[in-house]
Amino acid sequence: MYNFKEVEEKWQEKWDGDEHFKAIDFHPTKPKYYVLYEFYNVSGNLHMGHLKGTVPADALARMKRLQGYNVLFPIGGDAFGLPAENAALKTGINPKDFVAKGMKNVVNQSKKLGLSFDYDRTIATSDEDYYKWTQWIFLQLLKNEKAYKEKGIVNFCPNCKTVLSNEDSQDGICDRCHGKVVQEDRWVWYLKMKEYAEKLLENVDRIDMSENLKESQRNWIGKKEGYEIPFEIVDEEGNHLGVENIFTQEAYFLPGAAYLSMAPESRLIEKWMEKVANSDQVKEYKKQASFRSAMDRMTKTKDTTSCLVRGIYAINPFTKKRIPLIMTDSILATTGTEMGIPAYRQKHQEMADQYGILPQYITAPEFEGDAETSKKWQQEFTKQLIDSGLAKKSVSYKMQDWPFNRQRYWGEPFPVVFCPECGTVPLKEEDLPLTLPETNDYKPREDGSSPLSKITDWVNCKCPKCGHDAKRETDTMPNWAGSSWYWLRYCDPHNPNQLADPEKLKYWGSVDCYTGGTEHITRHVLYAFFWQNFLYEIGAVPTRDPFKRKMGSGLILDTEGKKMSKSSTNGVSPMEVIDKYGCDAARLHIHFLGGYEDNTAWTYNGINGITGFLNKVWDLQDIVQGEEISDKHAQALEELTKKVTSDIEALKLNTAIASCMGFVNQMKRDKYITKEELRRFLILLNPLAPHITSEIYEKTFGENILDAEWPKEDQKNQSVQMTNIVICVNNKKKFVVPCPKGLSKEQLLDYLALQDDINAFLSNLEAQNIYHVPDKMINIVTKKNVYEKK
RNA sequence: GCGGGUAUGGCGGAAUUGGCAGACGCGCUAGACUUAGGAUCUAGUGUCCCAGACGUGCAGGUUCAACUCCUGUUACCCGCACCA
Repeated sequence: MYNFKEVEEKWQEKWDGDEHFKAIDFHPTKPKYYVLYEFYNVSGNLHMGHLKGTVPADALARMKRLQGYNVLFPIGGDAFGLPAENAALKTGINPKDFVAKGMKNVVNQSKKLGLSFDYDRTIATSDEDYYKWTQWIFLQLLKNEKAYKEKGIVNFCPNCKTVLSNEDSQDGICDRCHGKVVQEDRWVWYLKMKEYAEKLLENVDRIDMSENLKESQRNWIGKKEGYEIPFEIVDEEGNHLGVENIFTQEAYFLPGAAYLSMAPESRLIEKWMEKVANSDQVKEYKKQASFRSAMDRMTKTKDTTSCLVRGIYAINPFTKKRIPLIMTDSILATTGTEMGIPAYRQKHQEMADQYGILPQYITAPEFEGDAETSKKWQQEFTKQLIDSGLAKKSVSYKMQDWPFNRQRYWGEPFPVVFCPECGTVPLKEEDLPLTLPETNDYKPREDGSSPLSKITDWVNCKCPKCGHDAKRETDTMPNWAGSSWYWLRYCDPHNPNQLADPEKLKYWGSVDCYTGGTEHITRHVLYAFFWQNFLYEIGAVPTRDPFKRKMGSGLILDTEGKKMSKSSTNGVSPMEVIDKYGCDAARLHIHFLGGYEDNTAWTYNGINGITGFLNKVWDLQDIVQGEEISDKHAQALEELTKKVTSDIEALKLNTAIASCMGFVNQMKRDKYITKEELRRFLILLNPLAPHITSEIYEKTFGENILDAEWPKEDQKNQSVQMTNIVICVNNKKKFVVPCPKGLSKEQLLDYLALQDDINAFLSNLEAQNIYHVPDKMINIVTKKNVYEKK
């Protein structure tokens, strides 16, 4: 009987610090392979999702090593940011200590999952010698004008001391504490991500990833092709105030534009507020609208509100008529200004009626014509508008620039000071890292400013440019910052002089397979594309693509079909499963439940099938007979090799496990397995169930399985290969006959003619047509006109 | 609303990409060994009017051949609706 506790402990101890798992920079002979699993969140224990997400990556890394690759398979922790800080606040432990402890914990748990990471390269985003380079990247962004600071209005809850989204502050009430929300002016650091929209779309096209994930990313970027039309803005007296560009996909409606509608957040109105006749009303409207969630504004269109802005107007560039401006919460801040065409849009008409705005009709007979004529006119008229300079082709993106600061303690400090003489001044690169000062008072402040602003020793500094008294930026970077480049650092994790040695970056190249959850597919992965593009353009990294392939791990659901997480009460811990059934069993069971990208409901049901299988594998030792591969098993072994190799490559562990089960069943039926058969089988199963296979291998062959070589398909070994040919008549199966492989249609028919019973059957048929699929089937069509159509 | 994905036995899920539908496992049924069985072994297990026919959400189509391709349709899941 297999004692998993003893065996697994033995091997995990052996693997701790094992050289086999270490990636070697510039290996002289082996080709490289880079498998990446996403950062651990360092705020708790590993959960079932990690068991599902990491094991296939581990299996891939283990197989690649056996195949003779120099594998880089690292792990690290996303240690900065809210999750760690909140957990620290809750437990009262300093975030730094909390993170140090947390990292140790998740690393230990990883080892209990049998994960073969190169632990020497483990990094955490809150390590000083790591975030030094996060800060360095920010300096490059600033230097290359990809970072800027701008004022914006946010919802702020004085009680919770946090900035709230509209979602969390419906009707001006904080979602968490039900206190009143206030509107605050804030400086926001933005990164010019929008500028990279096209490049990100190219990254999306190039990466090997499932279509629905690609669509998620494309939706997020939200590219729309249309036209931009500038409208002049004037005051009551007709003085020119500026120009408002509207975006539309139907430029030909321009003559019908009877008003412009804009989001309550409109910057235009904000800018010209002193010209607005009803500014009190407008300001109040803006405030009310800001408390409605975007979801609410989009879906509950019946509740749409609006406010006519008096005192400033737009000029329709085609009709030259003065038209009013309307704020409405049916338009979202990111949508931009739209033209209202009440003559042709029901919703617009309702809006116009409210304010007594007359519809403007388009006076072109073709426009009213049949669909084809109308469409032709639309195209021609749009062209005219472009030719006359009234409209121009334009592209709009939903994705906005990336707001890059948080009023929190636990994050990367910005390497920037504010000097009354020189303005915003970046620190010198040689002065990095700008370390996060230690404090016990890291709770968010009453007024929502960063806790760092209280540490006056740290805040007050000298301007690096002129030496004048200056102040540091007291906001910190978001937790997405550190995770936007970490795969690069793994290539050279301890380099004190560069974010990574360019030669090492070149050697390891793009990540061959990036695994992890799909919840980060829009944000994290797009940030990753953004930063790598930027770093590539400034020559800091040799490739534009961070990842060649991305596999999104499905979720583990609980019995009610909800996402299983550490917070859910019925969440089962992987450690609990390992304790009861063993690590190999836990690894196999969870992946036998479903494919890598599928959501799977956790259940213990069926785990006895897995432990039964492992016991059968163990018992193979009792039926070893003979040395070389036997003729009887040659083909099964050959097929298993092919199947397992391609399945692990594709991260389809469920079918790899199934075929291993099938193979073991056959060995049991035949009551023997030869030494060489067992050797190959153990190597094939090793990436999936590393402990038991290591033990049997050592016991039987006296060697470490990690030194073994992955079996290759070996045609020479087989004298004759047989295959089952299905014989159909009119597409109905009649016989299944074992035949040699590789026969042509004629050879096959000759071969069948040698078999009396089949020959007797076939010779009675009047074949009209014979279809042959090599090595698979033959279909004899006898009847005429069976499928004849009328 | 827009876009993407999925739909196969009692259950989880296979199907080499157009070629034996239901691999593998659970569960279930019967039997063996047992004081016992939540252990092990053996056999069976898509449905039905069972020498046959029908079966991959539903309705059509293409093909010698369709889970697979095309058209339409329904249900569910995911993304977008500034938590960036």
